[in-house]
Amino acid sequence: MLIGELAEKAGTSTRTLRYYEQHGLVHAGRDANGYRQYEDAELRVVYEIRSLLAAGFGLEDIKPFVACLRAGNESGHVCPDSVEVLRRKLAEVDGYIGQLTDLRQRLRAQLNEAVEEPLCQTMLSPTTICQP
Amino acid sequence: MLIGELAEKAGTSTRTLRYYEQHGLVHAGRDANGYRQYEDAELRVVYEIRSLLAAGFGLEDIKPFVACLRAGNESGHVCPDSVEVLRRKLAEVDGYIGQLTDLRQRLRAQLNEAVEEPLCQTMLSPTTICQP
DNA sequence: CGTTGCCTTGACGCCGGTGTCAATGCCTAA
DNA sequence: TTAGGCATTGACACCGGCGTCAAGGCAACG
Repeated sequence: MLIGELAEKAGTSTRTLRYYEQHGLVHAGRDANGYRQYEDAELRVVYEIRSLLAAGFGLEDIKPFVACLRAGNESGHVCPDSVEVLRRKLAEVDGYIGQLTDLRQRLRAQLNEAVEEPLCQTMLSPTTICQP
Repeated sequence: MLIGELAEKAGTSTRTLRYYEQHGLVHAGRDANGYRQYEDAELRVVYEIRSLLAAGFGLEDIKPFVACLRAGNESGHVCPDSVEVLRRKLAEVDGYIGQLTDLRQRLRAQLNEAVEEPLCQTMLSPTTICQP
């Protein structure tokens, strides 16, 4: 399978596939003319990468998942290294959620503050609740 | 007040202050020698910018807040334009929280999946719960 | 032989806020 | 006068995943 074909099957670009290879994620042999030649199994690998990228993982984090697939597992997240990454990411995501939740609180507080006081006078909001 | 002094008072760098000015956020007059001369009030403006940046706003979003301060309000978020930005950001943050929460669910699901099946065999996790 | 279409490598652009370096100018104290 | 400290503008670097263009090689068909 040539790069263009794999790109189309995987729903991505040749640029992207070369980029993944450059970072050691996707493997390719070479034809006599220098063209990349891909095993069918690489399609699965590319799917895994795309899926994890979409979930917010970085290429570096994805490596263990790919290695896990190559080791013959039917899914990439069943190996210890992958699990470790999943744990880290989970913690990270929890952290983000916490921060965003705090931020949300502050935003709502500021909105309340802004809506209660000056908008009662300027009547700029149709949903003003306070009584002058 | 010269730029170095303001930078120190605001806890940031001269580079940063020039950048803010370049984007119309901070105002400065000029001395005869071309040095920037800052009003005392700009310190408050810089505080506002830093605070909002830290909260995840972009410089563009921050402009209404600064304008609100310059209009004489004691806080930058009481003006309609600021409120609008706050609303947008709140919705945006809610979206992020939702996405992250979904992602969190998927991560936990994958962790469970990985912990239940293969780690029962390899005994790599001290917290294995399943019975072979 | 020319065109078309695939492939190759290499390199710049983007986004956003800032660090950092360069080359140069002004001011002040010794 | 000179050194040193502050100022000026301009420009590159970073991060990460990829778009996109350039300049060229190879294959197949007319």
